[in-house]
Amino acid sequence: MPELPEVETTVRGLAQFLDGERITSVRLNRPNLRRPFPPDLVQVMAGAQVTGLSRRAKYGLIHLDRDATVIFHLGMSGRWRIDPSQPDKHDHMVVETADHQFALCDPRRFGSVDLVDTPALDTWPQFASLGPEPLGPLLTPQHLKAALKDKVQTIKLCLLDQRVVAGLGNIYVCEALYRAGISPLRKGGKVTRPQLERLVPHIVEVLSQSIRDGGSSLRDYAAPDGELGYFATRFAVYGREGEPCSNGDGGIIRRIQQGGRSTWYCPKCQK
DNA sequence: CGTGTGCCCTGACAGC
DNA sequence: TGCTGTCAGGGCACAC
Repeated sequence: MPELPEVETTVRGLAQFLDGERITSVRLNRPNLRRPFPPDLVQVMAGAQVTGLSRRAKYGLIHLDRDATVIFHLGMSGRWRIDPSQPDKHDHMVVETADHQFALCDPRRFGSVDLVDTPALDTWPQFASLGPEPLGPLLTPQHLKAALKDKVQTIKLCLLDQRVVAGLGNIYVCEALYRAGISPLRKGGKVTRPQLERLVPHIVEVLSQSIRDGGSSLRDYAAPDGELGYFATRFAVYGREGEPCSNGDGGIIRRIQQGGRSTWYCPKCQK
């Protein structure tokens, strides 16, 4: 379930074993994921030294010497498997260092791998249009007020739009709106100033908590077959159709469709 | 431009 | 033990 916290957790887990190491080999088991693999990917990666790892929105970045950065996206089902004891038929790219093996496994193949000149990262098209990082200083009520101005789309869909905020996905939009008491059906432009003042810290909090929970499973990475991954958070509304609202207000969690995807919310306390 | 729809792909699970 | 239908963390192309 790769949204921002999962990608952040993945990057931190990879960094433990990959940062500073030299890549000894790269194997591609298929020509493409969502997009074709870059033609020079193997040539650039093999023999390169990893100089650092980072994250932007839901993208993970592996910085190499020679001014190149490998950018991976996990799509819906992607994950990195570290030192797997068995190959998986959906391991599409396998990277090796002297001491470890890293397999990018993605059954649904909605993910991607790109190679970008490090100095040109900011102008990479997929990055150029992204909104602010939700855990950075630029996500403010003022920013949201301006970004949502005159929007007739619902706030749910506005927050999924990576140009408004970068890194939120279906789970955390549902959870943040619930915590902030904002109806997912409200038009973006109609979200009030006090609601936006509440929303920003709730976005920060729910993402931060999830990263913390993910971090607690980092010890698993060292285990054989350790899989980067998916922390066990209990969601307040996501996937809880029909259950009572945990605010104790007597509301029943409802599921609706918005933009072809499910939204869960409490009609009683989200206004 | 903004907005809405459908599709990319495999696997898990429920119901028969 | 199958089948069939539904749904799933995302993003993009395309139609208005």
